[in-house]
Amino acid sequence: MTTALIEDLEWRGLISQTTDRAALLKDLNAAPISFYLGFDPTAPSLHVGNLVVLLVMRRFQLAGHKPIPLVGGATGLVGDPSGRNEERSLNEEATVAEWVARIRKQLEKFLDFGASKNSAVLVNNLDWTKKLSALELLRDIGKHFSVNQMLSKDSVATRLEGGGISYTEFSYQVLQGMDYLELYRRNNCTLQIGGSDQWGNIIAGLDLIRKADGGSAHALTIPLMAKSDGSKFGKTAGGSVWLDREMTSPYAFYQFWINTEDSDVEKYLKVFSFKDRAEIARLIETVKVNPGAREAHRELAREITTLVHGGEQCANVEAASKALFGQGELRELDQETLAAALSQLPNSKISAKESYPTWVDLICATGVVDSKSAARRIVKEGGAYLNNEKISGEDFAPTSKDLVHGKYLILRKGKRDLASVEVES
RNA sequence: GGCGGGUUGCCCGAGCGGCCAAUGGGAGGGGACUGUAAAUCCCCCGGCUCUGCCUUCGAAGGUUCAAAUCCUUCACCCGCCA
Repeated sequence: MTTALIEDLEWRGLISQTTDRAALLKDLNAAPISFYLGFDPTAPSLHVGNLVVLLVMRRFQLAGHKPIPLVGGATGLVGDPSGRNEERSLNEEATVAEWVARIRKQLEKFLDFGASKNSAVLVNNLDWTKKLSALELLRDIGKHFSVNQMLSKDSVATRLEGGGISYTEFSYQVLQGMDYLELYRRNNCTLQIGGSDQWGNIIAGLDLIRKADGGSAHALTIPLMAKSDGSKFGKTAGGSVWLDREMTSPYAFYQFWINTEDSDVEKYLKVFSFKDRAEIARLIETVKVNPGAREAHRELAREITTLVHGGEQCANVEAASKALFGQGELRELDQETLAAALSQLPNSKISAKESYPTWVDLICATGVVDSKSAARRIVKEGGAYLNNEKISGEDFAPTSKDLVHGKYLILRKGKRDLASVEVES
């Protein structure tokens, strides 16, 4: 069954490198193993980029293996030089601790912590790093690390070329190596997975396990997600797409997926969806046959939004998207449907008066546009809409006649950026 | 420790006393075409109480009628030498 897991991962394009594939397969097939994946708290929330590896972890658990998600309470204080050409600025301890707590909560949504045999176990590397003395680190761990080898690691070598690297970040691989050793010892963890940029750090752990304990373990890395046009995955104009609903609303989250480019849909379905091969093949076929229907996009958006925000929330944003992007008249939507849809959008409230603020002021208040200059520009360029009708003139202000169902104003910027204003009487 | 080079708007990168809110590219935004897709073409892209005013060119001072551009000090980075 595990051979099937690895083959499935390969089919989905989720394997970048592994240590000896035959040995890995042998161990995976012999018995369920414990494996770990680390997340460093560099922000208050995980984002869609983290979802790639997180879902691989889930796939392993579904195949019967025991996941050990690790939050980097310690490594997060130090900073991983991988993939960076500049030194990170250090975050406050209290901040990192808070992020650890928040990320921990998020992880619980994706893994089964109550399974009978292979329940996930959450660990924090601060637990075994905090009490470690500098001397212990240098004598017990440091002795096993060759600076020559450490210098040859990509993450370090790149930084020696430009940017420079502090002793702090240089030591990162030692900490991560220690994590693997620690989990190998206490949880019999014999596999670490991670993004392909983590290869060097993972190998540091393997080496340490071999030198310190004479043991052997495995490594598996996952390709970094890239879009077909080469741009970075998971970013929108507003920044990263977060899993936290306060940071990226479920509506915006759903919209992110539904707007996937056709050329990326196949890849995303394979990476993010748990549908089987036949179903994915069918959906890909629909993209070819009837791209305008966007069935694959909808399925993709629905599955992932459901996973991250739950079925109920997903149904809400799906309905909202349908209502707002349908070809029908907004005024023809019944009030309940409209109110539900608008509640998913960025919004602001104003109180009823004889005169209303201008479109420019209203859209700024919703936060959809950064500045009044930008808002005016949009009006001038013909991208400003009220209730789906184009407005003109920077001074345009709605009147009470424009209220839909007597209390709503629907603002639109460009083709698909919507916001609502509720007028309270 | 010495010598030299660097720090420019979201990013890269020109500018090197006035014509500079600052060339160019990328990212981003709007429009046309579409399918809430891509490609393509056109336009925009510091802010505001917008024919003007305000804040930006690592930080703080100074010279000048006038500085991103000159001087001084400080911080950080990069090279070479010790």
